Amino acid sequence: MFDQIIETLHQRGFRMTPQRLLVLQILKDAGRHLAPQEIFAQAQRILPAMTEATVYRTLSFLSEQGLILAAHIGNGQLVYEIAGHDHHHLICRACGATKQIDHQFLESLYQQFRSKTGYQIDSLHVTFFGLCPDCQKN
Amino acid sequence: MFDQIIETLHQRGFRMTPQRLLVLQILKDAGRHLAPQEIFAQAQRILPAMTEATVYRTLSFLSEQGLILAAHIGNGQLVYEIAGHDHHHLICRACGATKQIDHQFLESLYQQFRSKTGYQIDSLHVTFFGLCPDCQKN
DNA sequence: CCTGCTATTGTAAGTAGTTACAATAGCAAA
DNA sequence: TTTGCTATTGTAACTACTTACAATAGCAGG
Ligand SMILES: [Mn+2]
Ligand SMILES: [Mn+2]
Ligand SMILES: [Zn+2]
Ligand SMILES: [Zn+2]
Repeated sequence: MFDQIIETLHQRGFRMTPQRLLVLQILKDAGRHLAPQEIFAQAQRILPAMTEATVYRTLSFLSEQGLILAAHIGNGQLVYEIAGHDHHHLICRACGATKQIDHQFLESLYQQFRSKTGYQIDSLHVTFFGLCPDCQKN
Repeated sequence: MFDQIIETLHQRGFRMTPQRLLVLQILKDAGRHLAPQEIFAQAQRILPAMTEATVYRTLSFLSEQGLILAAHIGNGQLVYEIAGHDHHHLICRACGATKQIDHQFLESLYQQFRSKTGYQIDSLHVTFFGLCPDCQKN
């Protein structure tokens, strides 16, 4: 199932563990943004010995490795989801409604950054805030 | 000094307090991103009774009112700065070097969001991550 | 100036997230 | 299979941030 991911980790000098596999599985099954506490709750049912510290460390690690994506969605907490489908989010400050934006929309912007500053930007999960059409009326 | 800001708060039904004024003053004098703990340390020297809770609440409040800007700069914590000069940040994942980008660069993107989704985006302090020119070589 | 309403604060307890360290367990190589 | 190295985990203590509630203090109106 995650053979390719395991291979990648080994090449980079890291190890696959039941804890990491479980977090990946939970995020894959969920197919949506999950908060660390939700992930911890689900994980504990399957690996009762797994601790919160490990969940947080695992999420940071998988995120650094580009295997999962983190997002700040306004309430102050981070949420995570499995990587693979490159997109960004528009969130309404007033009602919280969210919209996905394909990464394609940002590519020419990133290219501008590149030619203007030399920076090669690779943020694949940016959150933008504003007002949705409904909330603009009120 | 902050007469215009006080006026704005009153119009919106809020009050100016010594604590809010002090946080604004600290951020204005600093002229750079400050973490809540740095602000708290400075504030306490001038208003010893002021607590951490008030610092956090004040930062959230001023940020909601658009008087200061918050930014996630990668270490996981938020930092704040006085509002006024609309910009975004490019940060190198490898060495932490940062570059400012004028908001102008994002305006046509926000206009695209508008016509594509109806969302009126107003994020004025977005952080993008990637590799700086030096780190791309290594 | 006073007065009264209520937004804001300090307090104190709670939740979320991080870290140092010693024990454990992947996995590469023999 | 066995072994040894060291990446990773659990533990427990710590730091960062949030919240409910009662006391305080801006400020609008008289
Ligand atoms: Mn997403
Ligand atoms: Mn900034
Ligand atoms: Zn809305
Ligand atoms: Zn760099």
